[in-house]
Amino acid sequence: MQPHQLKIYNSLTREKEHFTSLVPGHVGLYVCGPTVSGESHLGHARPYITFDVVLRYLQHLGYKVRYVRNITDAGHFEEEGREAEDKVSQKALLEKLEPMEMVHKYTSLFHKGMQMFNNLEPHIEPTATGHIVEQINMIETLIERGYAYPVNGSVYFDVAKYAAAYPYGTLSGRVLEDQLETTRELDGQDEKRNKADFALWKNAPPEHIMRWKSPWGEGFPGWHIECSAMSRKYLGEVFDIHGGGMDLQFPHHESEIAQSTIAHGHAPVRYWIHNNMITINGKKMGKSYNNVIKLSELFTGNHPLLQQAYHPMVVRFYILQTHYRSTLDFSNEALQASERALKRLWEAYILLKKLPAPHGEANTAVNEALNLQIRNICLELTDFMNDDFNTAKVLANLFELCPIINSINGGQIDPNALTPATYSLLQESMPVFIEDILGLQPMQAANNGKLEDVLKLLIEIRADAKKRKDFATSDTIRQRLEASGIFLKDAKDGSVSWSVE
RNA sequence: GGUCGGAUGGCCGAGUGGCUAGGCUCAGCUCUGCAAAAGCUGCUACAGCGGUUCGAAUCCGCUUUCGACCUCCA
Repeated sequence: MQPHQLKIYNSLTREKEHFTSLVPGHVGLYVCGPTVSGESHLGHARPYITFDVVLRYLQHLGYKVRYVRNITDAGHFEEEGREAEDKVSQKALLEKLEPMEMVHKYTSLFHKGMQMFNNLEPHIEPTATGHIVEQINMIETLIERGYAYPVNGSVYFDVAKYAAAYPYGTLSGRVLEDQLETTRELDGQDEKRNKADFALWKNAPPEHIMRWKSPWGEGFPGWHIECSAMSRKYLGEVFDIHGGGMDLQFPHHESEIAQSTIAHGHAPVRYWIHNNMITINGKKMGKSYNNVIKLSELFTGNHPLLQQAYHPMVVRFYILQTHYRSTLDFSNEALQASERALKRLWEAYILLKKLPAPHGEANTAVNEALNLQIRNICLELTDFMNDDFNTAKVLANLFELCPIINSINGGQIDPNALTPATYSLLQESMPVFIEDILGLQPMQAANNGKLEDVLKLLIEIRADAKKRKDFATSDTIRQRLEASGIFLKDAKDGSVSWSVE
């Protein structure tokens, strides 16, 4: 555990606060996971990449983190796009829609997506269906304490009573009176004492497939209780960080606070972190807007809005180039710019690893200003991460290192202009920030040795041709390889490097 | 309607009361058989109108405008 100056913007206080963990050296991190009734889309990529970097940075600081991210696999949901046909025939629904099958399918797809983004796995990934007992227990406690009431086999949380005794709406800036005036027609509205009350348990109608026995009859848990029950179980009554999308602030997170406060006697979370939305044409990407681009579509380019396929690392980079609390607008131009930028960063990074070390003897080649500049750029990386995970600034600084690295490689800067200390700092900083903290990976898979052998042969043949000034042959080799996505680059010293698209 | 948050150069996007990120694009140059890559140079913006200040894109007010949440939503 190294001393640090990490500041986190806490949605609860709306201020950047210096981060300290409840238990020294340990951090409890809970992030709202996906509802697996449909395929994950680009919008989902944002929180999981954001909090992956949070996790990575906390670990980098030396914390032992327990990262819990749930899978919402219970509740009243139907498979995307199925609703229409299911309505036609209830029988079709029973035959086609086995809940576990659907949940399994989309959970697997989600995991695959997370893996492609190089997100670290959560330490615990609890499912709602696996914690029915815990949820029922918690609801019973809430009833015992007089803050929840059963009606017709459902149970609701009494928000008005809660608000009378505890601060309600702090997280989302909500005023209870406003909530009470809601005119919207909601399911079960007539059962509630107040419109602001929310369901803890819902009675299952006969046709509802997902159902569990409870003290109130057969039903299923409401949509806020799982996070409270599961975070309590794995992180304790009070834990350090709870994360999720901004759209969850209300009512989901506000309800979590209310439930847990009654059940445990105190607020559950010390730091709330919320990421902003990904927009498309200025509008939030979401099911209700019908403007989602699924991850599989993004990776294959198979979507009317996509001009091409985008590599998962390009998407990751694109997301990290913006601060997590800003909206991020999708466009092909932006993704394509990210693709080129990432490629440039990565090529410089590869070069860095091969960069000759300065010999370190006292010499006149040392460039003091350059050394100072590199030191500053590298040391600032930590400052930027400490400033509420400002990955945008981290990337900006990493890009400032690129021309320096390329210039040393290209001979414009003498390798001995760097002191050994600066050289080491550079060699240590870039991998730590690029790979360990930002979690970026090479876009091309590791080449197997056979391709390398073949290319070596072609490059030799081409070198011979060039020596004979047989440019027709040398250009043909280069062009044919290019057509296959292999690019040859002639360096000044006659060496040839290559890259695969 | 209520609450909250934005409006930055050709595009995407950081950001602090004064020293004006970064990426992409574009133009020129260097290198080069050519190409690609790379390097160098150039392109100086902060919605509008007031105000505070020696000084504001950054603070305050108003206007215009976009969005998020208030309903499942990352």
